[in-house]
Amino acid sequence: MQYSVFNNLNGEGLSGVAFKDRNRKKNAIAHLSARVESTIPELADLLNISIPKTTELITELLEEGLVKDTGKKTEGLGRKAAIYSLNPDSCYFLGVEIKKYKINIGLMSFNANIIDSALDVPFAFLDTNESLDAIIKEIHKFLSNVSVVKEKIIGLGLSMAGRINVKTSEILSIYHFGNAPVKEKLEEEFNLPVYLDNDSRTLAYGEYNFGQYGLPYSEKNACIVNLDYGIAIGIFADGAPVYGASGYAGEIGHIPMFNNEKICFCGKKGCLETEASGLALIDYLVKKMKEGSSSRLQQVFSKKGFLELEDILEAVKFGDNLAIEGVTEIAYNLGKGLAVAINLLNPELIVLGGMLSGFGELLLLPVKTSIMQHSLSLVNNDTRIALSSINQRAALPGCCLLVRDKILGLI
Amino acid sequence: MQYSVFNNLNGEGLSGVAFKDRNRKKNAIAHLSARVESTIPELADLLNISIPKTTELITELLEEGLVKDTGKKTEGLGRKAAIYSLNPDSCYFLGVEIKKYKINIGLMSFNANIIDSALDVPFAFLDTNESLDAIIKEIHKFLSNVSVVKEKIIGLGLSMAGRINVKTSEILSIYHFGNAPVKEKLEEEFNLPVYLDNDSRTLAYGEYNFGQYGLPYSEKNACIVNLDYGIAIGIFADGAPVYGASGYAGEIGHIPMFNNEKICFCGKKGCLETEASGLALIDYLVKKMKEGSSSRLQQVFSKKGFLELEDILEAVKFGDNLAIEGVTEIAYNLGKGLAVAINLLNPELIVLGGMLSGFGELLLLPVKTSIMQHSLSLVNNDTRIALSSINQRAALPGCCLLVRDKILGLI
DNA sequence: CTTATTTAATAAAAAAAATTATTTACTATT
DNA sequence: AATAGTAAATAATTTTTTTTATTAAATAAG
Repeated sequence: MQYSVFNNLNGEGLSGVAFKDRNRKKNAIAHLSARVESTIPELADLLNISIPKTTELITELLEEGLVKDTGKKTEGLGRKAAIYSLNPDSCYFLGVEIKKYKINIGLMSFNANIIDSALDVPFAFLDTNESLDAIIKEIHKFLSNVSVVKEKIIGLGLSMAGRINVKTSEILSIYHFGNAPVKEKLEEEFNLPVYLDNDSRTLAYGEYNFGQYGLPYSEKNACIVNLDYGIAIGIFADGAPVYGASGYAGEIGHIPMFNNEKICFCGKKGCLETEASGLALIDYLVKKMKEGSSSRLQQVFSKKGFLELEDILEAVKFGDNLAIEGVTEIAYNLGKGLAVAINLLNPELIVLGGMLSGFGELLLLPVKTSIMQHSLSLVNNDTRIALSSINQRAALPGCCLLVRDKILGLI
Repeated sequence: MQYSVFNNLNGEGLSGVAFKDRNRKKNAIAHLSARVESTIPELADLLNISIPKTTELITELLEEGLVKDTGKKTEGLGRKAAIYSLNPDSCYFLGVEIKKYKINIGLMSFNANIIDSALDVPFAFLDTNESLDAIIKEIHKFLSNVSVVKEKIIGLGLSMAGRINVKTSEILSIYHFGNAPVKEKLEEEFNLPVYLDNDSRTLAYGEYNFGQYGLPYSEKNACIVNLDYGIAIGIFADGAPVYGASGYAGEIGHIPMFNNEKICFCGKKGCLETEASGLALIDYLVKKMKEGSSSRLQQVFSKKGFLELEDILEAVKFGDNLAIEGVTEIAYNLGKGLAVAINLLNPELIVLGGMLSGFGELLLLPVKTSIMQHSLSLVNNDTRIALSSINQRAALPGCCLLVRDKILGLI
């Protein structure tokens, strides 16, 4: 890292004024990243320092190249203030989203724009060292095609399914690389600080920060649902992501909710995931078809021998009755699960994200109904239930932004 | 309020240096209240200001009377630093805990000690204005017996069961005073800022801050269970209490968990509370006795016509088999509910508090077993499950401390 | 029992930051 | 077009704060 603000993140050795200046610069950057752009009088106000001092700090950030003069204010009386923004080209953050059969790689500029990406790169996520090497190879390939100066990339984020201990950076789920210390290996390979996080949290962070036409939601207490083959949520309390002791918070998929005999992937039975997830939806449809229900999915199923969520999304588009019935069923159960989150967390906002949010209103309406049935109106009245419009595409920007915000010390 | 730090809590009108000084004093007090006592070099370090400036601030706080010189450091080489603490006698916080048949009133000193209290004052909590007047009368009575200068009392907290909107200070549960604006009435009556909060949160705040032999727990992510006739939890994320949108967070009692037909107080069925609470315990025992199970509780029941939790606590002390069976049953269900909290929040600590924690190990062990059965070992290994040693006695100090910390701006 | 060492507290000097005043830039009004 | 009014940026001044130096208070070691 070439920038003074990012050097020496905890300020070791710096004393007194130098330490304070570094912090004030970090705060200025934090404000700029949250409000996109700002003037010196505004920043002076926000940082509680005088205008000459703010001018000095901004001038230094300008000289370092982290901040950019982007014009003048237009409204209001009097002399127009100069507007400063983060310089998009000053540094970049790399994010890698690892999925079962593909990886997505993205590069985010300092002002939180994805400027380059490689999506749906075919890849086999296996528990082998070769699999990790394949990821490394793909990242190198991506980097060789990237136009920005490599030294400006100052962090790497990895998003993957399963439980990831954010304290120790251990990957503990069924997906891990034969106990290889992934973080260390990648840090050595790319000479960058590496941050691991859970796929649902990266999705949630992306949705929370870019879900409103690219802008953040204003609600400070929110749950973002990642509805995919499994189900998990990302929790925000007072605007900050909730990690819990080790980063396992949000595993709503494995709360004991149903009195069924279905054994979940986690080994327990009765998990929410067994009745309210993509897998549950597939199980439901297959069972119904075997019982004789007719559906356009029968063709697909007999051809492939299995169903994928994409098939069901497609079937619903064509108005397939059984598929619609299945989604309604799953949605109802999901609502029951979300009622739990509402009772426990009293959120202002729940966003339905992940692949299954592609079902749109078909998913949303029974979820809302079910929530009303399963939680107090007094409490659920507080909660706005919304559909994600960026679905699973939130994860990659979320992953990159998490890296940026961890480096900036915002979270 | 006579102290400059508390005057003008948001610093309106204060500009520049005065505003900063006020904030730095508040921070110094926050540090002192968290660490109990500190030296000037320590404070300078914590506040990131120079020693002469720290000396200046402390001198002013000393002159104002908020801080006290309490001796010298003993260990270490060199000249011994003077130790400063909050001056217990500088200001006080009044807390009132309203229960069904009694109220508890307490007065807390600046350094978080209850210095005076009136416990178990008989009182009928009805939905009438007379009921509110009775509370006011009792507070006046308490105050007239209190030895401290009345002007030094700078805040009043009210703790009561049910849902309390902390944003609007509305009391929305079945217990409210005929829509009387309780907060405004009390503020006028006592000329003090009044803070309302839910009984489970005050209990949790007390337990969290005084539960370890009077000291705070070190775990930053915790759930404190209030196990009484109903059940709720207080959630701490990153050391701070979680309120949610309106302060309704923690209502674990009403999560839909069971497939039973028991109608809960809230109107829904299948709530955790119908199978894991004091009421559920009583229902269970009464049902069993009606079915013919023998128990020493039969006497009490036929005499009074109903059971109270105190009776069951007593019966368990005498080794009553049915009571023990009932507690085990309830504990098992509670564990299932807590598994939900563990999955969602990944806490480092769960404390079983409230009246039923008086069952001790009899409660704790089946709860632990049940948690193991209903959550992933990977996640529940993170979680220490402990019994409260102060039970429901945590609520009054918690209520007072909440007032103090809200006034100090710590939460 | 000195003396060296360590740390705290205070004093003096230097630097940093906030105020205040001035200049610049722009708008609205006459 | 000139002028009054508003707000930003800069310059000058003053105040605040830090830094450095000095003194004070304590312990450990010779």
